[in-house]
Amino acid sequence: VSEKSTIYEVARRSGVSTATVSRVMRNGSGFSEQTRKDVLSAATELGWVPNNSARSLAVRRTGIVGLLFPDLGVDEDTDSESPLYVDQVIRGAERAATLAGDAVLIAATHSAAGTDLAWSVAGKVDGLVVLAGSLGGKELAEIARSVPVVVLAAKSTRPRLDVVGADNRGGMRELTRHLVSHHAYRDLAFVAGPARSSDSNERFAGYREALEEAGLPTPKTPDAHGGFTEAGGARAMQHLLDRRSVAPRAVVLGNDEMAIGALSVLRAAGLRVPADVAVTGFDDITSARHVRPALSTVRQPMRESGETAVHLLLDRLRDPERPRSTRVLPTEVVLRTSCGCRSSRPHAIQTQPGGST
Amino acid sequence: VSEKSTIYEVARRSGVSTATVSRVMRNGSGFSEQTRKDVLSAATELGWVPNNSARSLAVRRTGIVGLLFPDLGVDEDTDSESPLYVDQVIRGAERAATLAGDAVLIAATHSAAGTDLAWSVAGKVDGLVVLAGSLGGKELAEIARSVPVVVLAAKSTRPRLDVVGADNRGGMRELTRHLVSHHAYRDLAFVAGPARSSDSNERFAGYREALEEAGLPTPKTPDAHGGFTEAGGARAMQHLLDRRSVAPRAVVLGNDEMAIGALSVLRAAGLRVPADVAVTGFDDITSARHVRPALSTVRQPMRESGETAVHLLLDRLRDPERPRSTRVLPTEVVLRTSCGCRSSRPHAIQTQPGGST
DNA sequence: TTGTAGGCGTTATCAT
DNA sequence: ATGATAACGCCTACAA
Repeated sequence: VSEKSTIYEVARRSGVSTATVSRVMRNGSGFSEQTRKDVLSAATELGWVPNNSARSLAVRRTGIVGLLFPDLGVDEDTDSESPLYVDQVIRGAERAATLAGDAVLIAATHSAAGTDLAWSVAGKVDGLVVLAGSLGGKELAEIARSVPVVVLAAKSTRPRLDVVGADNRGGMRELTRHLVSHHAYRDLAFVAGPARSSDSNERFAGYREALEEAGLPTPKTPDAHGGFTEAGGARAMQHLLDRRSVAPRAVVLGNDEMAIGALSVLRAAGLRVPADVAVTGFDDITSARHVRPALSTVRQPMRESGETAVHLLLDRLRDPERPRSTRVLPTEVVLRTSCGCRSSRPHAIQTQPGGST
Repeated sequence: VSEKSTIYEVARRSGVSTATVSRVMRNGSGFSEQTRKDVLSAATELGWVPNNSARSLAVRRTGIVGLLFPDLGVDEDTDSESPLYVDQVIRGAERAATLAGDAVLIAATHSAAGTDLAWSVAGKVDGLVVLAGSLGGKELAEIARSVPVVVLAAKSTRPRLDVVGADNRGGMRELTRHLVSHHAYRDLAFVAGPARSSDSNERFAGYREALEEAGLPTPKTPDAHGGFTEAGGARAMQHLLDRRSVAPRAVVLGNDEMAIGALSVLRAAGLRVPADVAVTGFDDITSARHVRPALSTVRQPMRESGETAVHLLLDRLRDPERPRSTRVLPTEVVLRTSCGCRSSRPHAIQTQPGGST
């Protein structure tokens, strides 16, 4: 564990100036092939790693983008992990950043201390991708004042920010349409996620649109809330069952994890899916294919969301004057068996996002 | 989008020196309450975020730990995501780092350009957690020369490094023991992951130990390889079926994802699980509970692995002279129905890791 | 092609 | 309790 070496040592060792070393390292031009070799070998001999802090300070750019996401925490009931959704977004972000030569810094805003964390991270990066739910509205606005921010999966936020989201409303509308027109279900129920989640609200809106279209009564509020977790979905389903003498013909859950929770409650209650009650989810997480019956759901381009967010951020970094943009990614209905369809061969309906820019 | 402000502006605005501003920001002492308020308000008014690059340069420490993991890439066949294993490790690392006031930088070594990436990341962080498989042996050694590294999930690497792993061998030994002694299966087959994966090799070793113990013939090599992916598992299973006139009574897969792939091949082949052939996995990913029949497997503390790795790294950073340590986390057999057990109530056998330090 | 030297924003030492 | 002022390691005009 020798002392960390610096550009000075490398310069001395290779018999050139630090300027030349720097040039060589940055793949620039303006040096002979011989010099290049000398520098490189001196560098490896010393095990020299350019100090990014110093470099960042000089070029005013860290080469790091931050990703802030909410930590839904370990669900105590099932010790299940928090939504896989986030993991995919992370992977997408990582991919896009790495391809662009940047790195990504991740931080989960565990409930409380979110704000401090956010500021701390803000100082370490060139810009931030913030997942909906990781920060309150005002803190978001605050932080966006001092560092470029693109918001992910949050509808109608501060209009001054770049935002990317998926067509939650359209996807849920299509899915519900399928339920009411293809299967002719008339007695449906909707289980929402967190009350303040814009994703959840958008999905509910799409659900209502489809019902209205079909001339069915449109509820003002969701029939239950399940917080987007498996345990929460189970609770909500149980609640529905307890409250009504007869179970709804179809229950539309705000995401897959809740739907999976609902499935087990229904099984425990002796109800068959989809024969007695149809069930649907949203997201198309891995388990959606594995669970029985396989879940009909709406696929959301989680990975692409992460990628797109990072792209937007890098664009903004490149050109701060660029007009704010909003990107809505299409979603896709995936029909499996839990909705009542026979074929296990998934049938897909692409969603056409409304507006964008 | 005003110009980024610096500590100088804050100092001027609050009528103190930069030294005092710095003191206040670091929660140090040595300033009056009034000064403190002045500084803080000046800072918020300006929307000042301390520049971490400058700070890092001064204190010689970035407050960032890097996490390098292999990108198994999007599997073309199924477009399935790479092992969820990594995601959990990431979450664990994030958690531990954040709790310690650090942040974590992630980077996936997409096949080729792994080395460059590694060096680039090395310059941005105080230390590195490297998942097995993300770097070749020599590059690892190389990089460990210039920055503290703790290796995750790789057995018997350079003895000079801190390493954390799970008791793969013990877990698989227990599981196999259950198969041969409780269920009395005698005709087993083993499907390995990547040939050079030490995790995979350890698991195979545990499998062999149990067979030997039971006086059964012990194969020199795995019966098939499936690369740890669902599609690979399916291929391997198919291979097994094609090669033998009669299917093995039990097939032990190196991880859950391959086991899930095997399950569908068996179903397609008209074989019942576990009645005709028993199947087991390893890891206990989320889908293991959801798939039918529910998968008997070995739970690996993925999240804790990530946490432990970060702890080890931070310890090392704190005290570079500290002796190298190796931590082996216990694994746990989870019995569900795919092995032939009746109860869907999981029965657990804790593993007692061999040595540690 | 190569070298010189000032500057990037903070911290920390030493005075006061 | 507070203020000058050297580092910290690298980049980049500007010169040569």
